[in-house]
Order: sequence, then C-alpha cells, then structure tokens
Amino acid sequence: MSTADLLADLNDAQREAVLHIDGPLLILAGPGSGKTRVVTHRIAHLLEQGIHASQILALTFTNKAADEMRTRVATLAPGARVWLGTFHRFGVRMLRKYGELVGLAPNFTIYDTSDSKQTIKRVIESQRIETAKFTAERIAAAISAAKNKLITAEAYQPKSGSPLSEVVAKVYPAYQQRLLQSAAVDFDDLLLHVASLLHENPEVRAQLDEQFKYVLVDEYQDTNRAQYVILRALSHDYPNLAATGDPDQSIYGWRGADLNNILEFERDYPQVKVVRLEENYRSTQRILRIADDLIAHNKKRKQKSLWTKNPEGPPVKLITYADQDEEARDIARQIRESIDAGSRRANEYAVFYRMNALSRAVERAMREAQVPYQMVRGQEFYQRKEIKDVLSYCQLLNNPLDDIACERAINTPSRGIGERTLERLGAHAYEYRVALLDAAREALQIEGLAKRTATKVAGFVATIDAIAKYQAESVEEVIGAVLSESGYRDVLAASDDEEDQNRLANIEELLTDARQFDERYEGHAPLEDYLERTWLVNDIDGWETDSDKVTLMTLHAAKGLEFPVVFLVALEDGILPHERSAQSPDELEEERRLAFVGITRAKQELQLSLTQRRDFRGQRRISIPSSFLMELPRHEMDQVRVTSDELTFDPMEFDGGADDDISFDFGDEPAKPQAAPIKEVAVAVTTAAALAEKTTGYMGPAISPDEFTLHMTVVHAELGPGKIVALSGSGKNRRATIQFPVAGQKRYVLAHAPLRPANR
DNA sequence: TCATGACTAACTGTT
DNA sequence: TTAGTCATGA
Repeated sequence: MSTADLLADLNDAQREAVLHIDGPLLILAGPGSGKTRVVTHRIAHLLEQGIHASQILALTFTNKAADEMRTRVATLAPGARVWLGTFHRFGVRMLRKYGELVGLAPNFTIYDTSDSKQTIKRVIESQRIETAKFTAERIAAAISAAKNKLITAEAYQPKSGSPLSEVVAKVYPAYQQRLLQSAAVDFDDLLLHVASLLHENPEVRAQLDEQFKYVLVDEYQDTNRAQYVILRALSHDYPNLAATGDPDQSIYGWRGADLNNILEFERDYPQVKVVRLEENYRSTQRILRIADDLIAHNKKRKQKSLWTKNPEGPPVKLITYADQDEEARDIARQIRESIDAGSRRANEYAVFYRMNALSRAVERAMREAQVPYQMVRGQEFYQRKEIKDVLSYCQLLNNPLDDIACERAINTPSRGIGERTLERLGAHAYEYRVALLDAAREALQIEGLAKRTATKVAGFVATIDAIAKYQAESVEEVIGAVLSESGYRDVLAASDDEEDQNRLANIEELLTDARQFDERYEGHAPLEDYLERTWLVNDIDGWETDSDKVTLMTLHAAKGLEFPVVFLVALEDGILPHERSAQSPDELEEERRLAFVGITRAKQELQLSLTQRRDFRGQRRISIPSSFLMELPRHEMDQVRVTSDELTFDPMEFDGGADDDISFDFGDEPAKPQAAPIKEVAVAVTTAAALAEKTTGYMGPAISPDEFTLHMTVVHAELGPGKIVALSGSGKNRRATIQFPVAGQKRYVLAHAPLRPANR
C-alpha cells in the first residue's frame, strides 16, 4: 500500500504519528482516538520505507490486542513478518534462546499464580521457614511486587519495621532457587529474567537492540519497572521507541504498572516527538462529557482534552434498582426488547462489572430472558482442575524437573499416594537435591516408606515412562496417551457424578483443542509450544468478535474494546471503588480510571446502575452509592429509580413482584430451617426508615453535630448515604449541605436530622 | 495412611 | 459461593 493510501482518512495528528520514522515517539491517545489504526498504519509505513519486517518489534499486553494488530497489518502490508506479540511471549522467546545465561534450561515450565503459590508453600514447609502467620498468598504478592520492581532475590532487603518483608527476605531466595531447580519461571520472571540478562550481557543487549531497530509498545501506561528496563535496553543504540498510551487508562497499578513511565517519557527521551490524539471517533458528546468530568477528579494525569464531532446522543442513564436481580433482569429485558423490535443485535451490547463475582446475577437474567451472551473470564478453561490435571502429565514429560506438575500428577487419578508419602518423597528430593520425579524413581530405597506405598509410587513412574514414549508425537496423541495410560478417563467415565461427566466433556474439548493446534502447527516442538499456549493465553482471546451475543466482562478486560451500548453495573461504594482501594489516594484514582475506561467503551448509549442492597458472599448488604456518582454531571443524565416501591415496601409483593419467577427457598421448602435470614430481610425492607435502621452495619453511632466534618460520608435514614459538601454554624445551629448520589444536594440542621456517619 | 465429608474462612483485577 | 482445612471412619 502506498504512503498516500496509508494517510488517507487520517487526521493531522494521526498523520504526523504515522509518518514519524526515526527517534523516540510518544503517542498520547485518548479513548476512541484511532490509536490502533495509527500504530498499524505506522508499521505499514515503516515497511513501505524499506525497513525490513524483522527489524520491527511490536509489544502489547494481551494476545487479543496483538492479534488485532496482526490482522490489520496483514491487510495493509500482506506477507510482512513483523514480530507482534505480548511482553510475556516475547520474554518466553528470549528465554528459550538466552535463558542459559540466567541459569534456565530451554524447556522451562511457566508457573501460573496458583502454581507459584504452591511452590512457595512447599519451600516454606521443606525449609521450615518461620512465616509469622503471613499466608503464602501475602508472601507471593510481596515477591511478585519485588520482581515487578526489578528487585532480585539477592538484592532484596527487608525493610525495618516490616515483619512481612523480613519473611519475604527469607522466602524469596529459597523460592527463586526452587524455581530454577525445577526449571520453572513464574509470570514475573518472564520479564525479570529478560531484564537481567540484557543488563548482564551487554553483547546480547547490543545485538538485540540492533536486531529490533524499531520497537513499538502499546498501552505504555501499564508498563512496570521490568518492562521499562527491557524497552530502554532495546532502544539504546537505536532509540526508535514508539510508545502509545493514555495515563487515564492505567488500570494495572496493582500489577506493578508505574504511571511514571509514561508521565516521564519526555524526560527519559529528550528528543521525543509527542503526538496527542484527542479527537474521539467513538462516543457521543454526552458520553464523552461524563467521562471527562469524572476523570478530571484525578490529580495524577497529563492534561488532555477529549472532543468529538459525533452527535450529542441520548442522555446517559443512571438507574437505582432494588437489588442485583432487578438490575440484571431489567438490563436483560431492555436488551431482549430491542432485539425483538429489530432495532439492535445482541452483539451491540456489553455489560461491565468490577468483579467476576458480580456476573452471576447478570448471567442468570440473560438466560431467563433467553438473550444469547458470552462471558469473558480470565483464564477459565486451562485453569480448570481436570485440564490442569491432564496438562500436568504433559508438563512433566516436557520438563521432568517440574515438581509442581509431578506433585499434581502423582495422585490423579487417586492412586493411594497421599500427603505423608509426598512429604517423604519431598524430603528425600530436598536432601539429595533431586527432582521429585527422580525421588519417586528411588521410592523403593527410601527409608520409612512402606513397601506397599513404594510400589504405588513405582506404578506412577511406570505410567510416566509409558506416556513418555509418545512425547515426540502430536499433542493430541500425547494427551490421548495421558488419558488412557493414567486411567484418568476410565475413572471419570465410571463415575456417575454429574460433575465428573462434565469434566469428561471438558477433557474431550481439550483433545479437540490439541487437534486443532496440531493441524495448524508448523514447528519442531509441538508439546512445548502447546504448553506455552496454555500458560499464556487469556480467555479474552477466545472472545468471539463476530458472534451475535451480548458480552459480559470485567472492566479490566474491557480495555481496548468498544460497544454501541454499554451497561455498567454496581456503581456502589466498596465495589467501584473497590473497598481495598479506599485507604490509598493512588488506588482510588486507579478505580476512577477503571470507571473511565468502562464509560468510554460506549459508542451510543450508556447506562450506569446501582442497587439499594446487594447479596454478597451469601450476605445481604445495604449498598452505599459509589462516590464517583457524585462526580458526574447529574444534569446531563437521566435518573431513574426502578426501585419499585411496592416491591420495597410490601413483603408480599416482594415474593413475586417482578414479572417472572423470583423464587426464594423459604417459599418452596418450609421444612428447611435456613429460612430465617430471609425473613429478616422481609422485615428489613418493610420501610425505607426501617431499611436504614437495618443498615447499622454501615452506620456509625450517633454523634453530636460538631463531630460532623467536611467530606464525611453520612447515612440518611431515608435518602441513604451522602457526602457532606458544606458545613456551617455549631452546636444546635450546625447545618450541613449533603450531596446524595441520587437525590442531589440537601441541607439539614444536624441536631434534628436523621443522620449518622457512615461506618467505614 | 488415605479418602471422604463436614465445616470454615475468604473473596478485586490479569500476564 | 467455593476453595481450603479439619475431623472421622476405612
């Protein structure tokens, strides 16, 4: 494609970015500003200019983003073999080639979060490390955070006064050593090892820097320290680093993303050319204004004005529902009706939520309304127990040092090899510094292991050896061998548990998946490459863009996507913003960015919703509206209260109030004693005042007027929670202006108003 | 010593 | 709601 063609239909800023060739480039791209377009057109332009495809490296965070770019580049520049992929995949590729420089065998295993947690547990057990009641999870998180900051096990220093860091200082080196012994890496290592090998091997660094003369990074605002260092190392001699990103869409701080990387890009690369893409081609003016107003409350950002030539659009809706079922049903109903009316198709809709746990009610409502939907959930398939079970055999074949795989496989299906036996084997392995599988091979010689048990272990080893014969065959054959030799399939087939039948079906799906992989595979290590795929793919990759279904996903997964109509549910305090972010202003800003990302996915219509009460962890809680709602321009929005008063006030209506079959256990099965908590609910919702009384979990004790402070969140007996935005007078005359998320601003004499501070 | 079933505590987001 | 832990019987 010619340069002229590549520039057609681009605005000035986009054109400027596309035409940039040498030297650092920073593209600050607001949502919907055609960023992917610019990046892909720029790649095509580089190729057009005679730059060889092998000199271009494009890094993304998700496979989906990489795939999309690949498709688009293929259209613009057919046949060009540009290396396009995720950071982690790039890490794998580097480590397969240069891993020995950091002591890693090329057939290494990648441990997911649960594997690495398991490894940490084992390390703590076998080395009897005193963990001062910190859970493996806490320790794992701390190690991960250190790795993201590029602090190696050797360099880790405990902070004085931090008991956790004292523990980490002991566990981290032991864990890292165990990983290397097992020829395994965790997700963070994929970046950390690469960063250190580039640092420690200047000649390799120089060689790669030269090889990848043009490096492009997407979502630069989400890079962590390790990624930052890798990028710097690859663009030292050839500083043609092009970063695209938007500080307002940084939502991975918890994974070590450092917003400063993008905020200080200009300091790092003084010669940088900065291009701002501010014209939005996606959303209506109304949606954009709401997004803009919200994000304006953040302090840590680069000023950026979003604008669009798009039409004004309908008002954004803000709806309060009685509970999550009402919320979900109403959304399903709206979708159902417009599909039936022929005005929209299912795939034009998306429902976003803060946490996966919130999807349940929505899913059920979609099913009931017979609305086709697809739920995008991180890692689902390959994370299932039965799939991990089967794959653990494959992992063990590929890497016999992989103790976690061995531990998993050794007693699945159940062979009578239990905790104690495993402990003995583990102790033996630790003592002689051999892999668990090797310890198992010597089972008969291990002291303290009963003959009978040792025989069982030997049986397992024989199984592994039998399967190993298939190792060089296609992946489907390997998995087939695992299923028959291990007896896993027979055990499941013989079971009359419905769950097991389900598992069997999933395993058949795995075989199909493997077959499809085999059919398309061109390479020389199918098993290893297949495993790599199972470790690094994300479920969003399985997201079908063109199927006609409503999309259900978390806000995190939604980044980079767009939909004509978006529903954002559960705008409630503790959910969005999430309760775990309440203490830190930085984290609160990240939550706000998350909301911003959700809002800016919408092209034409947007509905925000919240509920008055929500079932959570089996408990019913009264909701406090999200503080973010107070930051939105209310006059721009259509506020609706579908709280159906009759439903709230009349317990009888409550039972069958909505148009279809709400059923509660207590109605159908009077014999069961668990009806009690529901009864309480029926009382609780009798009146709004009573409801407020019942919110004592959220309401602090009554306090005197002078104890109310500015910005305090308070709960009003009828209007619910609100925030104090102004205060005057004192004692009996002390008055407060309170901003309620839904009811707006109200002024009260504190001595007489039914107000209490929220209990937080 | 293992498997099984009951009980309990926790549970954000993702490569 | 479920994963993980604990107690109990085989």
